[in-house]
Amino acid sequence: MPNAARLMAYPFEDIEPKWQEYWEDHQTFRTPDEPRQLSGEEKVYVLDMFPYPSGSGLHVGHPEGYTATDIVARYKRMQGVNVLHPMGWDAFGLPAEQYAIKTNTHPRDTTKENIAQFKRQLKSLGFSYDWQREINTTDPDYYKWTQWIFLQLYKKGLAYQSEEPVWWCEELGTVLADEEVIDGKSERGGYPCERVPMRQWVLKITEYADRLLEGLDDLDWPESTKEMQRNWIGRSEGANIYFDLVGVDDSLKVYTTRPDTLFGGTYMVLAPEHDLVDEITTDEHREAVEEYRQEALQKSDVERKQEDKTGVFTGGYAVNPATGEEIPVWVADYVLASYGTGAIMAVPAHDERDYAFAQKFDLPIREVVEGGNVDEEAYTEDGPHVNSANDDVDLNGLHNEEAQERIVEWLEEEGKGEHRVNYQLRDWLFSRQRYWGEPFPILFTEDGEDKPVPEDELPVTLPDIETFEPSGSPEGPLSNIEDWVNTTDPETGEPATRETNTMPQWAGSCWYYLRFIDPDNDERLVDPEKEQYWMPVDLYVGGSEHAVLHLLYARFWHKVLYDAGVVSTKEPFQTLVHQGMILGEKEYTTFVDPDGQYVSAERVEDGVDTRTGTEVERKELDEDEVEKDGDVFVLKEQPDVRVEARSHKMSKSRGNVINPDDVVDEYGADTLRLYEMFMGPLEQDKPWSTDDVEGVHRFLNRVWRLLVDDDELAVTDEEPEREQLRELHQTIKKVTQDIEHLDFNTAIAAMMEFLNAANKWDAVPREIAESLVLLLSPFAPHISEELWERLGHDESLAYADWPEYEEALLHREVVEMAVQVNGTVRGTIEVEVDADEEDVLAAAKEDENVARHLDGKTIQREIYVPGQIVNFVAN
RNA sequence: GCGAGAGUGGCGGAAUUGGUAGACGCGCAAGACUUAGGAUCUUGUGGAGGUCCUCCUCCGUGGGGGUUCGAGUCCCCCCUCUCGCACCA
Repeated sequence: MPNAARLMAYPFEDIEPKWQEYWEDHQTFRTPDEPRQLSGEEKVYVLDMFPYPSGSGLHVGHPEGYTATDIVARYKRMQGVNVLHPMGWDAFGLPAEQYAIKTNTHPRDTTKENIAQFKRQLKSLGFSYDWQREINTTDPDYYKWTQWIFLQLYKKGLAYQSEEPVWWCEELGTVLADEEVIDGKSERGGYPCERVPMRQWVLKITEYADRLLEGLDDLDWPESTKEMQRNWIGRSEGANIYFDLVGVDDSLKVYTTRPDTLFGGTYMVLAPEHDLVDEITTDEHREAVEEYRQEALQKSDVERKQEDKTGVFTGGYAVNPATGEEIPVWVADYVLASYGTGAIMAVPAHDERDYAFAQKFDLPIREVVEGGNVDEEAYTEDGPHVNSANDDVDLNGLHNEEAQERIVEWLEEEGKGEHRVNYQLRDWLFSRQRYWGEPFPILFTEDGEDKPVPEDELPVTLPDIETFEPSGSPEGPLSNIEDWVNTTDPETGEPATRETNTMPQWAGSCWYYLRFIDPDNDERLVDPEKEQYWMPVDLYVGGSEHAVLHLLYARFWHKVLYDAGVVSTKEPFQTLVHQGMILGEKEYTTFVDPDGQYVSAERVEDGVDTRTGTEVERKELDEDEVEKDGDVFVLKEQPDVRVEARSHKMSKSRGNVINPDDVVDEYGADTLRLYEMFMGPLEQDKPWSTDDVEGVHRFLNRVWRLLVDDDELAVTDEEPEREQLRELHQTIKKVTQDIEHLDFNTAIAAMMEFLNAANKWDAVPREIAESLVLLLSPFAPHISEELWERLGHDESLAYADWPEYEEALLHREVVEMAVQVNGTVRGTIEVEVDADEEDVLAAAKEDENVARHLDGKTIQREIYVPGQIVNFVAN
């Protein structure tokens, strides 16, 4: 139903399609790509994280980042900079395949539909993408190069096969990567997963660990994201130490970051999965050890992480190389098989975990670093060493760092150990047992040897299939398609079979930013000249959920491509910004117990009244049913009942999802864009507010009415007044600086202030109207183009010159200054901008209220900050 | 527990090198125009107080101290929230 607001609104529903069509017809945002034509000219590459085109369409979170980059792209174009601003689709992925299984629809078809939907929605928002560069990771012309990159990794020995336990998820019919499994359940769907051994493709990202770590230093990225990557890589320095085993002809290798505490090592612990457990275990203990191992293997990670430590003695002993003592060897699941060597030397005096274990099993605790009280707790800080000497080496008195150096030196001399750098980063499990992914360009000959498909045979395309039933085994769906699996080796003509795993979804997004530079090149991944011109990406905007995986994998591939001479920069993304999450509207929630009584919010946890243990029901309240009492909200009617007041993540189940299409229908794309930028700082999470959307919409209406009266242009050709120019140039300065800093909310506020001032003028001079329209255009391009046209221009404003401010016009002749007495403002005075200090101070003293406060006091000090403040210190 | 970030009106949020806290918007209130108004326009709006109410006073940026002529901003201690990581030897 059209309400009154819509009837009064400017005709956005005509204007927006009109200009979207114009931009398309005129190819307004086509980026020239002849490098010779470009070289020497300034460029900027502004990139959004491309979306996965899901069936539910665009979410209001998408346009947030996309509008931010669009503003920058449009602003830079107007400054004469060459702008690359592309968009594409990360279209391989699990949802399309799950949907295929459910409905027997080919993922290609659903993907195509979803892309069409996303594209329509993005176009309706007026983003200035060069759609000629659109790419799609599922397009064989695209994944040909994904396969090509895999071959480079393969040829450099960075891709290998490994038989290792992986997460097999029965429900999804696939294995998952560690990072896709949370607490033994699939991240997507929450289905149970189990560890089974399987042949996998693995990428040696660990070989690049140090470079991935060092590369972070020079990037203009959020510190939190860099820190997360550093933690993920998890570099630590320490030593490998070898312990001889008693009665077994082998030695036990452990990794430790505290080799200096070696003299305090009073026992050893092996992970239950450790290879030497069988050998070390004595017959007497074998049964107990076996039992413990079985239990440990069946425990979930969560159970294994429980505080209470468990373990069992093997009966075996190892020799501490420093003390010569024989120390017992235990098996315990607090030692992880996947980190270090899967075995540790336990130093209970100086490690909290070992301390807890030693306490529980009554193992000796020997202090070797002074500073704490090891009768009470482990001491993990620095301190002088004690009890740490043998005939060859003496650490006593040394502090941690020196002691570490000394002992490692000694161990190396003795051949009992060596300095060692370790990482938490694991190699990247790169294969998936799915249909909807890039096939590997790998063949297996009849004797089982793997060999690459020759580059000129790429791409290896996905076969067409008719049913999407899971194969029911960890082998993927492709293994059932015999025509495809059975092929011939193009080099020898011998029979061969194809690799039936496919690549994970991360593959296509690891390098898409390069393909945008040269999307149609069928000779190479990217033309080197073009690559050199456009790279690196100058501004990359996307969600912080990709802080580690996508951004680390892409950096890894980029470095491999750098080594291969394909790219010219060491890092792909120079500046990175994460847009915040858009939350649902603020909700006021109260809780009601089964008797119908309100339960105050602080007493409720997980839907249960913590006092009585009974379940409570949620009840949504209207804003006017609550009021603020101190720091909290309470029921108006019953002020002792606290109310929960917060915004929640948008979700279907909560029913608080805002659909961008609805907002565009009701208020127009310019309003949606402007509102999302006005909500607050880009990086911050922000709650949606429909009232605020209307406020922004009103602003656009006021802009329209300022310049258009009854469908006629309403500007004057008279020269602007000095004060009008000052207002304008102040706004130009603020908007320009704010765009540079991505402070879009304050840029919009500045334009609103300007409008409030201009609304008081009798008429708006054309010159000023034009500048205002240009300033607004990156934010609200449709209304701006329309006004620009009505101002008499017959070309798009997309390449019009961005307004520049004149410093001289910014200054007022008279400024207002605050006058303080003892630090409290007591009056304001108007002074000439170039007035002398003496005159200002005199005027300040004359102010009636200031004089009153100075009366009877002696001025001790006069502080004068030109243009800002006067402060009299008096007593 | 560790790491990072953040606490400012009824709400979203502004505040250069420390220099008039609360820009801008929402909401709210009063008025104007109107058959009507949930449209539009104007004005007001942090709280408390004042016999000079187009004026003045006091209090106010999570809490407590400190530095300074002056602190939302700098320093120390504490509290709360959000997000990561979480037996990594």
